[in-house]
Parts: sequence; C-alpha cells; structure tokens
Amino acid sequence: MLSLVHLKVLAAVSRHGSVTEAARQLHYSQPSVSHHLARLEAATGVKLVQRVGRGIRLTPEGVLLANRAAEIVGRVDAASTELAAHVDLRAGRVRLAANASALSTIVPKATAALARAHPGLQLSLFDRHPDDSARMLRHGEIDVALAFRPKDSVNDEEDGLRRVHVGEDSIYLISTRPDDSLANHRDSAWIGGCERCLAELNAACGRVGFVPRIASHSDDMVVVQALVAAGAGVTTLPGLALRAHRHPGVHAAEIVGSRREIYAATYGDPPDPPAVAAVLDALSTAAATL
Amino acid sequence: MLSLVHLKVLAAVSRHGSVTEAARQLHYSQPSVSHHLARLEAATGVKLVQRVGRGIRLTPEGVLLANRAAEIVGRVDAASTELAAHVDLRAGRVRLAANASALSTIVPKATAALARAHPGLQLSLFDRHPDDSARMLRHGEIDVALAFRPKDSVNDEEDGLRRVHVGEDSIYLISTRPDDSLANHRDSAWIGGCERCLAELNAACGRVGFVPRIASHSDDMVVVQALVAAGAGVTTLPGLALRAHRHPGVHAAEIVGSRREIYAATYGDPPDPPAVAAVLDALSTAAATL
DNA sequence: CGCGATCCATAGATAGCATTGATGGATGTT
DNA sequence: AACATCCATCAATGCTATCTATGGATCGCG
Repeated sequence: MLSLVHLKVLAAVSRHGSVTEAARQLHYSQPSVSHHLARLEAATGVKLVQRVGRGIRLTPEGVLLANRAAEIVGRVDAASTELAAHVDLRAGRVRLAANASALSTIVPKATAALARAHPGLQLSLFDRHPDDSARMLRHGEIDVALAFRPKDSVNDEEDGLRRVHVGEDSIYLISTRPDDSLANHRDSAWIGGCERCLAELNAACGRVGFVPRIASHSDDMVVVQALVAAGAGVTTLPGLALRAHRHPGVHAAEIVGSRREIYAATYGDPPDPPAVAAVLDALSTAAATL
Repeated sequence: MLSLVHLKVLAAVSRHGSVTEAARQLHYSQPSVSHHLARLEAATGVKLVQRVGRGIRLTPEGVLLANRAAEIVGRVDAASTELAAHVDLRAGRVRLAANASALSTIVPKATAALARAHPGLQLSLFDRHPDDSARMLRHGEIDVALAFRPKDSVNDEEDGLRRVHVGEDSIYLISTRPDDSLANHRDSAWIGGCERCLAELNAACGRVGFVPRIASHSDDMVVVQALVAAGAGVTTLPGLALRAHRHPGVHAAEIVGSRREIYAATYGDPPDPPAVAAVLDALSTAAATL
C-alpha cells in the first residue's frame, strides 16, 4: 500500500521540478524528500525520477503517478474538509447578535428549526443594536449579525461585511389615536429609540416636512408602548416589535414609504462554515414564515 | 496528512461491521486494527467509532469518512494498476508463436509497428504449428499464439483459449500448370504439410470427390514449391506463404470454398496485460494492411 | 580553467509509528 | 454463574520518518 505522504511529495516534486523546492514548500528537509521518492520507487518497483545534470526529471511513469497522486491528495483533502463540515453541523457553535425586534421574533423561530435539524449545534444569542453587532462581527466576537437598514439604502459593501437578505419590515406610528399619521404630530413629544431608529424617524418626518422633537429615549419596545399609552409621547416601532409585544392602550399606523430590509451579516471570505450557513438559512426561512 | 493504511482499515471495519473480522480480512491482528482506528481518530480529531455492546458501530462521521476512504483506496489501486500497465508497455516482454506463413508476413509487419509505438517492448518469436502453439500457450510458455483454422469451423471454446480474429486467407493449388484445378489431380502425388494443412487438403479434395495420395511431406514453403517445380508432385499453400515466397516455376490456382480464418489466441482471464493487448492490436492491424 | 554555488543522494542518529502477543474489562449466551 | 466473544490497552520489538552532516556531480562566473 502506497503512502499518502509519498504521493504528496511526488506531486510536489513534479509541480516544482525540483527536490529542494518541493522540500521548501512542504517544510521538509531536502534529504527527507529524497528519501520519500526512494521509498515510493521501492514500493512501486518503478523508476519515477532520474538525475539530469544537477537536478532531476520525472520519468514518464513518474509523471503519470504524479498526476494521479495530485488527484488522490485532493480527494483526501476534500474528505477531511467534508468531515470537518459534518462535525461542525453536529457539534459546532454559532454566536448571533440581533436587535430586539428580530431577536424576539425571527430568532426564536430559527432557533427551534435549528434545534430540530442539528440538535448538537449551539447558538449563543446577544441583544445588540445594528452598529454594535457590526463591530462585534468585525472583532470576531460573533459569527452572525442580524440587523436592518432602510430598504432603499445603497448597497454599502465598504465595511467588509457580507450580507444575506432575510426579509422586510414596516415601520408603524405608535400613538393613542386610531388611524393616526405623522402629520398630526409636528409638535408632539417623541420617544426616540436606537441611533438607526432615530435616523429612520428623522427621515420619515423629513418626508412630511418637520423635524421631530425627541423628549425621551428608550429602545425597549415594552417601555415605549407603556409611555405612549400613558400619554407621554408618540414613537415609531417596527412590525416585528409589535408582533412580539402589543400594549392594549396604543394604536399602530403604518408609515408609508418607510420600510426596513432585514439582513444577516457575516465577516470573512466565503464559503461560510456549514454551521453558519445553516443559521443563515434558518433565519431566512423563519422570516419567510412570519 | 491522513494515512492510506488507516483509511483502508476504516473502510474494512465499516464493510465488515467488526474490528476482528476486518483484521482477519486484512491479515492484521485485532489490536493493530484498533490502533489504526485510534490513530485515525487522533489525526482527524473526530470520534469515528463507538462501542455498542461487545462490538462497535461507526458514528455518522465514521460512516462518511469510511465511504470516502473506500473511494480513495480504490483510486490508489487504480493508479498502481495504471502505473504497472504503463511499465508493461515500456519494458514488457511478449512471447509469440505463429505458423510460418503468418510468421513471414503478418508478424514482421506487426513487429515493426510495435517497435515504433513501444520501443522498449520485447517480442520473442517461435515458429510453431497451430497445435504446438496451443499447447505452449496453455503451458505458459508463450503469451500469444497466432494460428489458423477453417473459416467455417465451429467456434470451439472448449480448449480454454481466448481468440481474437486477425484476418482471412485463401488456399491455393500449387502445380506446374496454369489455371489448374483439384479435379485434375485425383491420381497425382501430393506433398503434405502440417496436420492442420493435411486436414484442409483432405477436406478440399473430399468436396471434389477423392482422397489425395500423399507421397511426401514437408511444411517448408520453399521446399514444397521447389518439389512441385521439379515435377515431384502438387500441393496446397496459403496465400500468406505465397506472399512470402513464390517459386518462378509454379502456378497457383485459388481453391474455391477453402478459406482460413487467422486468429490470435491468449490464455487466462481478461483483461490482457497491456503489452499483450498491444501485440494483439498490432497483429490485427498488420493483417488488415497486407 | 579554477572556484564557489547549487542540487541531489547517502549515511548515521534519533524519535515516532506499526505490529504483535498478552491481558483486562464489558457484553451476550446458555 | 460460567463461558465465549469482542474490543481496548499495554509492553516489547522492528520499521519508518526526519534531521544534520557529508560527498559527488553539475553549472555559472571571473
């Protein structure tokens, strides 16, 4: 039975046309490579290399076996990769950060599906605003960030994140009046959320022609609804948040022209590890069934 | 880098579902196989087998890798086989026996072609009658027998030889008269050749209604033509013999209804070694271009 | 042409791996 | 409960892998 190391060495010598260069590339000493070739010749009973001047050249048989060797080594590497991927799905861990509205709706659904398909797969969850999530992603603290941005925003790849579309969401005006609209609240006290929520709010009000007066801040969907119901102000919330929690004393009116794209972001070169890919899949599927 | 022996062992354990049985089949001791599995688990970092009762079972990862392992080992075997075949064609030796008419015509042409295509291939040639050739073939003294039989003979595979059609040849009446025929020689002195030639002669005369009187014997195409030219009798010769040697004092008249099939025979299970296959090819090609 | 650089093969030393027989622990069958 | 079967582990021994050192051959340059 031949040896994979021998075959790998032969393929490298064939590729570089030099024992010394192959040794360098494989992090072996030159005599080691020489020895491997000798043992492969002994194992096959065939002369595979011949001296030519100071160097060597492969015999026709050597070329033939080197080609096959490269294939075989490639197969072995593919098998190792496949095995690692398989393990990743059975016992891997994925760290996911998402904002509260997604974390309360999409993520539980995705988590349930992942638990069924890959029982050994661990999911670590973090409640984070989109900008925090992006920072953590780039710092290697998480593997996936579930976030949102205006639906019509320019595809901005400069931050190095790779994004996968997960779904969409509407933004709602939250007040005590049914069938309300932004225009009715030019002078109202507004309750602002996270930075990206504020940007959304300013853009929506700007489209109606005014700048909202932010009187208080909270990014907790329960808190802001309670404040609205108590008459402390008005705010906006995404549909996902309303799915997760709906105070009986507030009304929601969809703001036309303000929609969010929900996306999942990863960092680093593709392909994603199988476990990460499985999470991305689960998130998209979950969002599609809400 | 994984080891081919380890992979082969895993594949065998997977196939037999037992460490002890795999060991038996691979001619290893059981602890050796156990050790190989342990080292493969260490190399991959993945648990591949688990104890179940008295025996073992492969994990899903183990099954996955065992399947890939079987492929890879198959690839390596194929590469070894291919390499051996390549060597065979470059430096192999083939022993060929043929009757004189074929040895003088088809074989030189085939030999020339083989020398061009496979310069290192050696050909050993033996001048033998068909029955001798068949015996040598079965005894392993030669690799290929080039022989003939009546064209309409029953395909007789009982002798264990494998036959490949090479070509056909006509039989000619050799006498001193132009446009002669068998019927003119009911009472002539005939010169007989080898046993199979005699059988051919008797069959041909039998079809015209007489039994030829054999007055002398020689299977040398030069000798029999010289005897005919000297008036010592008449004989038959195949077209191939006449291509190789033609005495100016004799005439040849084709005997209608008497044709030979020329075939090349080998012995043993297919596939033929590459060198033998190359010789068979060369013989067929040579016969086709005569 | 002489010298130094380059390249590969071989030798010897050492560590790691492969294989065996022996043994122990767990499981299954009677 | 006793015995058979199966696998894992241990210890001893031989084989392989890898290195540094060395030698021989070739190449390129002054």
